[in-house]
Amino acid sequence: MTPLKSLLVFGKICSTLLIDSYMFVCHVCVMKMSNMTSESEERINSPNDEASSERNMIGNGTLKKGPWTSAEDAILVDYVNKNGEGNWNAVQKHSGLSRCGKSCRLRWANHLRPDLKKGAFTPEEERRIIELHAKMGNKWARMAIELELSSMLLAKIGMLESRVSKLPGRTDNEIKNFWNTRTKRRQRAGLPIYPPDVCLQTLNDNTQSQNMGTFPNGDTSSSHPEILPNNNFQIPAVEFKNLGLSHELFAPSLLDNFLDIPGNTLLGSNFLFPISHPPKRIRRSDPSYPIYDGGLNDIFQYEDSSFSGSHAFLNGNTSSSDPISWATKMELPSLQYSSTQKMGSCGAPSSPLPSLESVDTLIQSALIGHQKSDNRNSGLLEAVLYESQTLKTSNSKNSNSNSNSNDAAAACSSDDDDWEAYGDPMSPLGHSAASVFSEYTPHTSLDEHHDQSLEAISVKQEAAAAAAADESGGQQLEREDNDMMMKYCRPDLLLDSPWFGGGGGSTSTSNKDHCGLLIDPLSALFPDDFCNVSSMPGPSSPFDV
DNA sequence: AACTTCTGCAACCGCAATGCG
DNA sequence: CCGCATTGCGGTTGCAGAAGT
Repeated sequence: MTPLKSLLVFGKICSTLLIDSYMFVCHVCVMKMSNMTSESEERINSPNDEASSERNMIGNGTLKKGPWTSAEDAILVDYVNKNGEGNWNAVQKHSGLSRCGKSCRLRWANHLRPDLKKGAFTPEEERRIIELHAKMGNKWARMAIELELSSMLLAKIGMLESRVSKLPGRTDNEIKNFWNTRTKRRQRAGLPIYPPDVCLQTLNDNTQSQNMGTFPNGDTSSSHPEILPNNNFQIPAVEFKNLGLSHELFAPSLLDNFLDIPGNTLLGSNFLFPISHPPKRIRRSDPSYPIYDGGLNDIFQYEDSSFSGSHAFLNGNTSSSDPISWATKMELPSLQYSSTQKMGSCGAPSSPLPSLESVDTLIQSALIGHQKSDNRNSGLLEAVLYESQTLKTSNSKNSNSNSNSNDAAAACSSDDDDWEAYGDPMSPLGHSAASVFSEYTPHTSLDEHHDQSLEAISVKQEAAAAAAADESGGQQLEREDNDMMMKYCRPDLLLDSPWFGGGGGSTSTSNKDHCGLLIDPLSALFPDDFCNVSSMPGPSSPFDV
């Protein structure tokens, strides 16, 4: 062992001992404090906390409110390490902590959990949050879960080694605070809450959904109004008239409040037409929504659970991700978009979201286009699932369809070369994505309005970018990275990447190994689909290159 | 330096869903 | 089925520090 290694090991041992000692001392201090026998030690740690602790005592004086002290934290951490999470009301009984169970749970979840990421949000995280909020509204807990799940999936399939960074451990409270702060800030600056590109994504998605007679979430049960962004990102009253709606549909005050918000640029279709009232919460016990507790494999252990052939944990089809639920509560509107990258490749301001969510949403549109109106959002898994199903029918499709699709995609793309390069007709996903374009790209009067909106929004975007210095960094970054991230936003490119056995059509065995990264858990989840896919002969199989 | 205002964050509260006897 | 306990979510509030005057 080299001296350097020895030093490192020694340092690690010392730090461990120090932490343990500190924990023990803190524990002792708080035990004393809780018995009201001595307060001196606690004052050393946090004099201000102790000064306010008495006035924060509630009830019979055994429960404390207000900021947590480091000693209390230590007790709680110690307790959870020994007993695990849950049964929070027992914490007070067994640890001597003068906090109610609710407070303990909150403190643990928001501050003491070891897998938390603290610090300022990165631009990428901000993008993800904006996108998620546009998608699902004020569903902070679900947003936090989606952030974490997507990062885990990326890790699993190896994309972490690419440009996509991990987004671990943000709490719902953190996301909520971030969003509220950001909203206030943008309101003050007179900026739209949602970036124009997100609006455009929603517009495009809704347009496509209309053409398909479906909502972005796949609902086909009711008609819905045209959702078009306004140039100045305000909701004009005329929209309500055009929609055949009256203000009486809404409580006037609520509507006024809603319209007062500068960033309320769009009315998601579901916002106006609530369809269902899904369960509000996701429980740990819900088999369709597993909670990650440390290992990625935990995601995939639900193969035996009740979400047959689905991956509800990713898309949250259980419920509240369905934007309708929040819409009925008149929360800030999400934009209900789902197909992000199509817009980006159609020359409109492209999506700034080089994330799994982007993959997600693009595939989702494909799913919709293929009558996958099962009210699910999409995820990477669904992307592959969808592709597998596409493959099953690929033989029945004529080659003309392929060429047309690719032509349409190429004509639509703002990056023709890239599209041509990745739109390999032999690439099933290239075919699929292109098919989506050709089959479902709207050719209605909406196009005209769409183009006008794009132009107007483009101007607005520039003005907003100039005015919003605080946002400019992120948006600029988004534009700069867009090309580079394109391949990670498009499933065809993604699946064509080495991680999915593509790599420009090379036929190395390592590609198969990479494929295994994804196929293994997926085949465990959906044995039928993946047996079929993997057993398909010839180059039409996405993983048999 | 003192005071006021602003901002962001941590924590609380109310409510609803779920678990369980 | 009912009622109680527990858990979790989303909205709101209060406080501490930063920024401005």
